[in-house]
Amino acid sequence: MSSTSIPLSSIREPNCSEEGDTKARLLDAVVEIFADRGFHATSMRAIARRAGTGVSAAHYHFGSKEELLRTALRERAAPLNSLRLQHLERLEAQAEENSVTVEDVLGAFIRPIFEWGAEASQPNPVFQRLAARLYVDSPAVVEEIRIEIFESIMRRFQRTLEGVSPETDSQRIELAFQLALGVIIHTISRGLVWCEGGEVGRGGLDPERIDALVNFSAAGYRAVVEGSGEYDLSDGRDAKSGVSAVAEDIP
Amino acid sequence: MSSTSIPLSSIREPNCSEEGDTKARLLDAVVEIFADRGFHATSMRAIARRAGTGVSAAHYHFGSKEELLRTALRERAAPLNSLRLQHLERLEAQAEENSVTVEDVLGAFIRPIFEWGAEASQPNPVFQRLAARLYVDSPAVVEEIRIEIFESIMRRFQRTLEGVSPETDSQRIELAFQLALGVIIHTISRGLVWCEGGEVGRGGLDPERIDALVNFSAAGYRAVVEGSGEYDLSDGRDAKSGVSAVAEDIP
DNA sequence: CTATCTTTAGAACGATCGTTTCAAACGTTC
DNA sequence: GAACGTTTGAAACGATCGTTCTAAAGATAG
Repeated sequence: MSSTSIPLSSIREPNCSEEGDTKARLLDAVVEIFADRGFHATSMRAIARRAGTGVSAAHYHFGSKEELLRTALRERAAPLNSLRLQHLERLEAQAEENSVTVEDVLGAFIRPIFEWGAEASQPNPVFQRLAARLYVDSPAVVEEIRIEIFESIMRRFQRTLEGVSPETDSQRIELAFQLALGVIIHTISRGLVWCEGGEVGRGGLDPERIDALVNFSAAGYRAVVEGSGEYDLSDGRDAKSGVSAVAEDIP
Repeated sequence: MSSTSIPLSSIREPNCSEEGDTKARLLDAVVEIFADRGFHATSMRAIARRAGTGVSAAHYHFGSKEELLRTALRERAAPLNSLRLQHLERLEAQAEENSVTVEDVLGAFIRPIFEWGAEASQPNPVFQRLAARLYVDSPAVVEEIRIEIFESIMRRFQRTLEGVSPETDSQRIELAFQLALGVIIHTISRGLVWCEGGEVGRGGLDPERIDALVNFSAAGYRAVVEGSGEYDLSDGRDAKSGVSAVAEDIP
């Protein structure tokens, strides 16, 4: 019966709550340090030190630095995608198609970022800075992880946006969405929505600034997707040709 | 007359054109590699290899890796600030104050980025990626350099923007400007305006996409500065409360 | 208990980092 | 040519990187 019968509890299940203490602390540690400093500046020794263990434990459980980060981000970023899907599906369910606005869709993309991590054990803005790191950190492995984690949900939102503006070709929508993504990433990594005390990483969220972020993204998106000159021509000037004239005047 | 009289040409002037070959090649090399890989992933040996010299030459001329990067960026980024100032002053000269639009000012901030480096010896988008790196790379020295290079011109544009919207408090204008900056940085570092061939770093600029970038930034800026609900309410819904309803519905 | 497997700490390995040293090459001035 | 300061290449230094090795501690089963 040593190996023929089912070994019952001989193989320890890895999800056991009090067993994976070291593993969980390592995942916490790599997330925190990577969010702060990026991949290259995150050393295995610093991770182990923060987790209160040795470097060998990290390699024993995860095999390599890359795989440790990959595992941590796979696990930690999943809730954000779930939240975003929740928002989006609720949106599509409660309204017929052509009453969904760009603000709705981009809000469903943006607002979960700031709800994310509220149910977790982390202090606060670690998760948000983590998401931003995935976009601004350059090593190849980070790009791989970002694609694995965010590419699918991005395509999902892209499809919804195409439904909101069915007359616009998808390439233009993709550009506008990418530009909106830039606002979001910069907002997170510069801490523009945490304002109390002036410190970037601390203090509470400012709901007004989150609204400003959504409004900025949506208005910019509209300007690109629906064409320029549609939102404010009160000064009687065509915005686009106005700027171009300046640019082309430079010798 | 050895040291009392003026030593004429005994002290070699460092601006001599054919003398600073190694120095110039080192500056080129550090700019290229840093723009691609960031500070931590840019090694002195890689810089020296690309410059066709040894590491000791780099330390001889610049003292340290930090100072090499600082010198290179000081020299290479100055033309961008000049271009931006040119655009801005031309703008303020040719029009009385209240005919200058947000598109004009943001265009004067954005468009020089893509004219920048046209007169230099570099291939092409190195300079643009360089500017983006200064914002997304985390080491302390990079932030110092970014502040030294860009802080003054940012304040200059901030003041002009305050003149365009004199009724808006400066904190809101700063937020809107920062959000616009996020679009710009992301556009550069993702190569969203170089579209031919799909490759990020190569191919020509797409003027349409630069226009889209300016329009996006300006429309977003307006939405934050002038308040929401001013540019498109054709579907009869208040954008802000529309999204908030969704966000607050999530249990 | 013993036997076995899992997990951990500590030391060590090879590679690479920024930096330094040292001597040879170079250019300039007498 | 001799003397001198400037510049460069090659080698080496100490530190740190990711990773591996080894042996001990802990848990589990018979």
